[in-house]
Amino acid sequence: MSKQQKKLSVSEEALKKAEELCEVNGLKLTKLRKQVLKLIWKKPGYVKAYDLLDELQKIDPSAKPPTIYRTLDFLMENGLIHKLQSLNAFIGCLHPNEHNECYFLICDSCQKIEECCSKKINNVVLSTSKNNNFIPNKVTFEIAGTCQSCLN
Amino acid sequence: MSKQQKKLSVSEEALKKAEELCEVNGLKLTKLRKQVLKLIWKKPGYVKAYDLLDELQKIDPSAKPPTIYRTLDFLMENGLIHKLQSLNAFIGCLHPNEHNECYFLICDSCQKIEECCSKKINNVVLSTSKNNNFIPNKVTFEIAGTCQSCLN
DNA sequence: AATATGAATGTTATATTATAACATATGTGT
DNA sequence: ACACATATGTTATAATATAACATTCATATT
Repeated sequence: MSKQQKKLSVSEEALKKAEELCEVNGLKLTKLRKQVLKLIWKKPGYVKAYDLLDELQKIDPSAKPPTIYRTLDFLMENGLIHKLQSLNAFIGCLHPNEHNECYFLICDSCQKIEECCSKKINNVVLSTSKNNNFIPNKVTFEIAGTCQSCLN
Repeated sequence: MSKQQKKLSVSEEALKKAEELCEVNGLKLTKLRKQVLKLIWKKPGYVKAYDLLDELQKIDPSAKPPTIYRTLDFLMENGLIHKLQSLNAFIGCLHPNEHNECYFLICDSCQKIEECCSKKINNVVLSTSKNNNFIPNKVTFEIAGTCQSCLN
């Protein structure tokens, strides 16, 4: 790595991955979709759909709820973001493509989100499903509580 | 058990347990709360807040959204029902008091819900939390997919 | 019985989250 | 240029949930 090459921020990294992934999979990461994805990464932690809409309207005053929700649908379908079901909120995915499901730790106190995906959790999902003769499709696993830094 | 003694249905069983639990814990299972709990158990599977409101209004025409939501809050706080976060829906708890959290299998095809609480899942919640220096408070674990009978 | 108290419920209004339905534009291949 | 599919624009409304304040009700005490 040359001295000139800047280290990319997490958000820049994520956007780059998103572009690559769409390129490879023939998905259209249009201007709108890229803008929304940028806005999602701009906020630390999670973001609510209508807050996102407010932000988007600063760039594109014609944006309306379906603008946002359709874009969020696209981003979710392609694993670039996730919905936090217990918060009705959205968050960028750190590693799109690596696995289908992501699991989250949600701090009630500082609102920070930690991904906690693990083989162990996957295995429990699979074994639980198997024990119940159930074919899993979509998993919601969110632990709300208090994070380390908020304990003090 | 005498020959006279009828076997209670799942729903009757649940209501009885709820009454006992409230009795023991000094909670007021008022007429309204009991009515709503009955309505929740009346429907197979899960129920949506506004459907519940429609039903309640047949009994009590003055019922309004806060009537339902406050009652749902009471029932949730005391573990008599659970909210399915991925569906914005509610379901009676089969075993109030036995443990705090319940985990669910949700069939996308027939809308039936199966509780899938297990020690194994509890352990994963605990170990995941521990690994992340996180104090868990409330767990949402819902697997959507296809149940056995819908596979055919 | 009168009174005080807190909890529960009633009531009005509105906030928040999300989608249906149809119109228009845009990109791509023929 | 044309057809087609996909994406976006637009209007309206559905679905979910809560804030804020008024009233009622149970019960505990005087």
